[in-house]
Amino acid sequence: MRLTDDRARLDRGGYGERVADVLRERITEGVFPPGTRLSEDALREALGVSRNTLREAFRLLAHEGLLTHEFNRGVFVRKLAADDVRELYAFRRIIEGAAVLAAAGAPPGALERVREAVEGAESAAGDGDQVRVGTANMRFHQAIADLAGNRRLSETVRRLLAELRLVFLAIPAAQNLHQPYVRDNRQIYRLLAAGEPAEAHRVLLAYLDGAERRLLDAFPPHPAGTTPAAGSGPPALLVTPP
Amino acid sequence: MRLTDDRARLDRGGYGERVADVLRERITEGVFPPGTRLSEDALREALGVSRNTLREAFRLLAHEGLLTHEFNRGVFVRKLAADDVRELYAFRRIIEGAAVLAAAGAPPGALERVREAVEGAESAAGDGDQVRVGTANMRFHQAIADLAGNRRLSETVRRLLAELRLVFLAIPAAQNLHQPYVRDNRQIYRLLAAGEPAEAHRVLLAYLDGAERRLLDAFPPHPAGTTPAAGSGPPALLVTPP
DNA sequence: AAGGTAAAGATTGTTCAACAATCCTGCAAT
DNA sequence: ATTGCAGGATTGTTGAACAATCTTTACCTT
Repeated sequence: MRLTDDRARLDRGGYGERVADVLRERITEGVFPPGTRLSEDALREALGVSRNTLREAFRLLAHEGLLTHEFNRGVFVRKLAADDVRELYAFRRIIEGAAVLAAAGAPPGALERVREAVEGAESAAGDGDQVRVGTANMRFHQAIADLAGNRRLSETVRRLLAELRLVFLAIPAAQNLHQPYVRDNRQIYRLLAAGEPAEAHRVLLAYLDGAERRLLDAFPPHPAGTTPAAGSGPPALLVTPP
Repeated sequence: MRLTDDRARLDRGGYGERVADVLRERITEGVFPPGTRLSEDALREALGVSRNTLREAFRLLAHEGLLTHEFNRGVFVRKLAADDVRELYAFRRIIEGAAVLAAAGAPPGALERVREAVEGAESAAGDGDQVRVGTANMRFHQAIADLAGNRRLSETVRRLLAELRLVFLAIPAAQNLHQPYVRDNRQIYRLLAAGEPAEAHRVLLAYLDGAERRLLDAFPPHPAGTTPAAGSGPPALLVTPP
């Protein structure tokens, strides 16, 4: 077995990261919707950890892009704008596309994990479980990225997908968005297994284009009164239209 | 003026990140060679900050990949292996290559920053200042990445280049490695300015291939037993005699 | 003398408490 | 309606304390 993986999982030190894991899960579950402020005191008591440990977890998640840290104001669940969606998909096209083209030299077992993700999505779709379809879809794309056999590339995609979950959370009824793509996933896998990475690349890019477009169409309208994320959008400081 | 940028600069919070900035600079300067253990107590006294704040900085740098955190043992300046070099360059080929191909839609001023980096490298080479050549070369590649107009892509490259500095630190007389590439930089810029991104892409990939090969050739042999660079540098800087 | 073992010391992991700095809220005054 | 100003609430940072773990030293056994 690959002991290095297990060791990496064990090594990663104590409470701080574990607290970050819990918070990450809760955020991607939608318990803390984008824009929510995460109170130190409330979370400290709820999780039963010290303030220092909690702040360590905050820093980690802020560095991952799931939280924004505003000085003397606290941390907030990040709120992404339409522009972020475009950026995320542009980056995904580059990275996932390259990973697919490099599938010929993929590490052993990597392609099987793609297949497993496809089958998981199909099974979930058969059960009508949209949430599971979504997570399986995420796993599919992570597996696609892993085909490159490049840890840094995989880690980057992991972060991009985590951010993308924030987008889904901001869109009501975003679960249905994953459903139509199960067939695309299957086709991409089939082409990869058949040794036709160029074709798989074409289908993947078409998939990403379509997914981005639908996501942008379903994007919530302008958040007039609220703060549109720190530093991303135009300031729109104090102007509150009646 | 673009107030959002200034605000982002002001926002970035207090001591923790500033301490991380200082440490990052010292590490990339070579004050702390790869493999060095960074003692909490010594650094706390040297920097005049609290242990908690220092640990926050450690976490940030560990997340950036400059430090490795071993539980109950402390943090160490990361030591990269030949495999990391291959991975870094494979990733750079993907990302920087895509950025060059997307140069047609680059944000205003981005191409000029490429030119500035080229001129900076040429000027430094004329003065025979190898260190400045190295930093200008880094700035060149960051500017290349910025052509894509994608903040996440730029941030990823920033991290890759920071890791790459660790490699240079581990190689004695690595400064000379940058020198031959000043001409390549100029040529890439010229092709970009002439509106021939495909040609620029070709030259960039050839550059990355050559740089990787030379770096691997100059790579130190197997670190068989212990850390060989532990006693070479001056790690005793922390002990401030009264 | 070689090797293992246990106590001692040093370093990190985590928590707690305190105070300073800053932000938010409500109310009074213009 | 806007400004100014207390008051309270929250975050920023520090310092100390104790537990957990690693490292070293000294000792004992063979």
